[in-house]
Amino acid sequence: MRKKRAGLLPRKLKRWPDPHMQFKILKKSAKSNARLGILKTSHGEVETPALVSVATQAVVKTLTSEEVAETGAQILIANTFHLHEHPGEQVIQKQGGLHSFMNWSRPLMTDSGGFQVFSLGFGKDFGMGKILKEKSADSIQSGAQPKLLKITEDGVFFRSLIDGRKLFLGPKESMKIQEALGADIMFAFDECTSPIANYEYTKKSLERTHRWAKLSLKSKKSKQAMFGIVQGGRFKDLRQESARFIGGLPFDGFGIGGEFGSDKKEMMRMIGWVVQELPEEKPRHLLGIGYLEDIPKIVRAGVDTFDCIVPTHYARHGAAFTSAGKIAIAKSQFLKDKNPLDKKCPCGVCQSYSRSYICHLFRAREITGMRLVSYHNLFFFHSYVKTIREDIKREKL
RNA sequence: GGGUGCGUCGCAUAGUGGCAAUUGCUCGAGGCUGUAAACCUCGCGUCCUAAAGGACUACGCAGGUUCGAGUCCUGCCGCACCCA
Repeated sequence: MRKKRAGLLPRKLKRWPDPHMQFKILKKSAKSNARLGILKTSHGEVETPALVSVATQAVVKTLTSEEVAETGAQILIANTFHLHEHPGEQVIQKQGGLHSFMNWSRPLMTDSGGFQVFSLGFGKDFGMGKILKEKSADSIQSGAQPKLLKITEDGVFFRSLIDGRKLFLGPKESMKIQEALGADIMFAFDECTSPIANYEYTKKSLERTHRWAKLSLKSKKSKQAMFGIVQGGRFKDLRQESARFIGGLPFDGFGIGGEFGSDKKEMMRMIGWVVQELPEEKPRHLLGIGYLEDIPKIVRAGVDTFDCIVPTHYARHGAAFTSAGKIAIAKSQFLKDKNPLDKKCPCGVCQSYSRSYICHLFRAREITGMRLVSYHNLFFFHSYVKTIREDIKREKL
C-alpha cells in the first residue's frame, strides 16, 4: 500500500534523503504502542519519548540556554515565522546559525510557520485554540479566508505583527528560512486547521498541505532532517488519508498537527487513527500537545516527541506544577508558605527558594518570579517524562 | 489676618442638574496545549436573588435651592498655593 503510494511520487522524491539524523527504537511496549527510542543528530542524542521545550524566538522565555539545559531539556523547537520577522534568518545565519546564535549545542527543531496560519488567522478571528473549549455556532466553510491573512495555493500572505508589512510564507520560503536557521530537524510547511472548519474546508486545506509537503521536500537542499505534518482535522477518513499520504513521502519523521476536536477522548482517537497509518520505524512528533495529564496517554498512543508551551507559558502566568498538583503561586496565601514549590522536587529553585519569596516576586511583578517558576516547571516536566521512559523500560507502560 | 483653588468607592483620576457614578492601579476569581501571551476575561458600596431584577446607603461636614444635587447657593472643617 505504502509502496504503491510512493510510486505516485515525482521521481525526485523517491530516494530517501541522507539527513544528519537517525532514529532507533530501543524497545516497544507490550502493553501499549509506547516505544523507547533514541534520536541521533549531529548535535547529540535525544532519548525518547521526550518533551521538546519551546523556544519560539530562539529563547525559552526568561531562561538562558544553560539554565534550559539544567532543567533536563534535550531538544528545543524554534519558530520560522517569528524568527523570519525578528531578527530575520540572515542575521541568524551570519551568527553561525541558530545553535550558535542562541548558545544551544544540543538538538534543535524549527517549526515551519504553519501553526501561525491558524493562530494568526482563524484562531485569532474566532478567539479559539486548536482544541475546542466550548460549543461554537461558528463554522468555517470551504473558500473562507481569515481576516488578516490570505491563504493561496502557493502559500500564505501574513501581516507582520511588528510593523504590519506584508510577509509571504509558502513551502519554498519556509524551507529557505529553516535552512538558513540550520536546526537539526525542520518541519514541512502546512496549514493547521481550526476545530470549527467544516469537512470541505478541512479536505481542501489537507490537499493543499499535501502539495506543500511535496514542495517542501523538493525545495530542501540541506542535510537537515525534515518531518512532514499530518493534518485532516477531526475527520477520520481525512486523518487516515493524510497519514498515509504524508507517511508515504520520504520524510525523516512525522508531525501530527492540526486541531484536536473538543475533548481528550476525541484527541486520543484522532492520534490513534494517525499513528496506525504512519511508518513504524520513523519518529512521530505530536505538535503542541502536552498538558501533564496528556503525556502518558500520548506516549501510550505511540508518540515519540511532543512540544508544548504549557510549562513555560503557565509559569509566567503564575502556575507552578508540583507533585501535589498545579498551584497559583501568586495567590496571597503563599506569602506565608515557607515550603519550596514542590517538597519532592530536587531542582535548583526548590532547593533554594520558598513559595513565600516566589509569591512575593509575582505580586511585586518582578521578572525573576517568572524565571524561577519557568525553570522549575521545565525541570518538573522533563523529570516526569523521564519517569515515563523508565516505565517503558520496566514494562510498566 | 486676606485671597484663590481643591476635597469623588483602598490609592489615583473622570464627571457643571437625571448617577451606584469614568478610567488606571491595588485586590479577588477564572482562563491559557506546534507562544500576537510578564497575557486575556470577569468581579470589586451593602443586602436579597440562580439570574433578570429589586431594596438601602453613598461624592469632606451641616444646611438650603430644585420634581431631581457629586454637580448650584450659604456656613463650617481640612489641604495646597499666593499676599501680608
